[in-house]
Amino acid sequence: MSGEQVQEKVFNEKDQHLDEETLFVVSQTFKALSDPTRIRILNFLCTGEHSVTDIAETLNLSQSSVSHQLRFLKNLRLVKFRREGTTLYYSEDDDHVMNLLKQAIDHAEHH
Amino acid sequence: MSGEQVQEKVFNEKDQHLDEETLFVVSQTFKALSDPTRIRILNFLCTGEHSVTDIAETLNLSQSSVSHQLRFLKNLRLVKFRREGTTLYYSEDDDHVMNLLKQAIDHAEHH
DNA sequence: TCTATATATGAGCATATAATTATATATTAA
DNA sequence: TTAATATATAATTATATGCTCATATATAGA
Repeated sequence: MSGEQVQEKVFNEKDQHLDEETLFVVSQTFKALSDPTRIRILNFLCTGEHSVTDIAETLNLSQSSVSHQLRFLKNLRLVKFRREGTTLYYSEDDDHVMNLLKQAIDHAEHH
Repeated sequence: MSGEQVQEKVFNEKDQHLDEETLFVVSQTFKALSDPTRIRILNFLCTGEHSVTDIAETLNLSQSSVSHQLRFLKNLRLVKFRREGTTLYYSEDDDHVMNLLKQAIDHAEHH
């Protein structure tokens, strides 16, 4: 009986059970999008690549705070950067996640 | 000069600037989806309505923990419930957010 | 009314998170 | 090599978060 239930769950796995890795990836992804500062940074990067200083000044944030959040986003491969001299230009690096963000913003703005 | 910049931002608002309320709503929405327990609960509710006890047993969580998280989700109107005797049956109440969750799960599962 | 069952809630605790401050690193130019 | 600029990082602090334990509330039945 209990054996059957377990078996049944295995068969239903596709559309119901979440394995640990999926759970981790999904929660991390949404965690990245759950902080107002990171949302503002990602939303700003929608307009193209920007340096750390540019991001900090435009969004009225400290350089350190922006750098910390960019590291967070870079670890999740949501942003990437290229160097030009001492300046690092950051830009989006995950279309899927940016799409989720845009959907949520759109939905929030149109109630 | 500084006046022009401000003005320019007002005109670009549609596709770039996020007002505080939008920022708050978006971050709250993603915060709801950023916790593994809440993800599991919402994902389970994809299969239909379930009582608190059912959710707790199926997902191997304490009754209290489930109840707390359901209150969180109910405050954001992501779930609703109906009563039948002493039993409360919870179910999804926000198609848009459930859709965001499904997209993220789908994407994570298919790498 | 008393009891049992189902759920909600409050308090406390441990951990996570985000900002700040100070400092370190890296690149370029003089 | 020194100075200037841009960025990264470490340590600290304050707050947020999620769980557990204990208890409260609500409904139904005896």
